[in-house]
Amino acid sequence: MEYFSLLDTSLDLNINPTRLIDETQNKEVQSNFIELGRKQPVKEETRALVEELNRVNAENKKLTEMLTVLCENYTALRSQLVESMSKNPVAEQVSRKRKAESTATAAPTPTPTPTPRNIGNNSESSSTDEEYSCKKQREEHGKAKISRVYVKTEASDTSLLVKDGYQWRKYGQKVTRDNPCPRAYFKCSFAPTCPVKKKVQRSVEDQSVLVATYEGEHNHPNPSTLEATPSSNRCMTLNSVPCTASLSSSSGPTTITLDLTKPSNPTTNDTKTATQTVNSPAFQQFLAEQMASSLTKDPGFKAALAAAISGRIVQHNQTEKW
DNA sequence: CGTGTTTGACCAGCGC
DNA sequence: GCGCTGGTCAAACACG
Repeated sequence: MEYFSLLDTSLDLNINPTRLIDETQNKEVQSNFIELGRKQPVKEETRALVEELNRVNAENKKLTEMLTVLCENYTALRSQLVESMSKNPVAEQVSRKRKAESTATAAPTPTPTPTPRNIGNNSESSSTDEEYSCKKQREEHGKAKISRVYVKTEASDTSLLVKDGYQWRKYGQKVTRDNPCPRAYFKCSFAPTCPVKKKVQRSVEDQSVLVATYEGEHNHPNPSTLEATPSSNRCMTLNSVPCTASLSSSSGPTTITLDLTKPSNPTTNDTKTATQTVNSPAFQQFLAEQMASSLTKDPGFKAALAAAISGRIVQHNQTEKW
């Protein structure tokens, strides 16, 4: 299930204006919709339209509220992450000789510390990835972009699948020393020349958290974007539940933390900023794109459209006969 | 039959 | 040089 599927962006085409009034009446109208449609008083129709308008307004309001909460959580988590990084910039580099040496040789900490709010005490669990990132960073510094995504999933979900919109081919799996959970290795299979690789491993302390490490940059657009798929390529749509996200890319690999299970937090103070973000033209455009793509993929929308068109044709023919 | 996944084997880097 | 570890390969297998 996907986040936007919960929002029901499908158009209510209002094929039959009386459908909200009474289910019994609705059935009757459907069986004789042409005749009743002509006899129905204008007042009744207006009332139905007003009700419909109110319903859409309420839905719109609800959507706006959800988006506001989402942006609030994003802002809060980001500030939390920045604060955490400024307090403890090298907290993760303590446990291993190899890691210490790699730190000494070159790069600063390639990955920011994940926020405890999102993934619990996960610093140790990511140490294996940390090692790898340090080494890779040393080898491929300035060549390959490394980013990491923390995805909170259901604990019962045993798959190592992180839906990010790209097509991945699994080419290996390995049990690492520090983590009993196997690490899966993926290559981008959308483009044969795409150099991007992905590693996915469960957090050792919180196995409901998947740690996905991306290496390199795609040399092709996101296939889900090309296909106008609204769900899988946006962080806010992952796993179809409202989520919080924090993003940081300063002085190292990009780290994105997603909490797909945390309920929304209406007590955050930064409502103004969030509302401004929601009201921004870019966000409105993004929302419109999401809705448009959702509509085009919605079989219900297509069916309703077909019914509306055929109904019009029938009605038109009947009118001509009369 | 084509495509993707699984999994044991192999290789390279690193520490001792 | 040896052993450990992470990363990759490729044959076998599963699936539609």
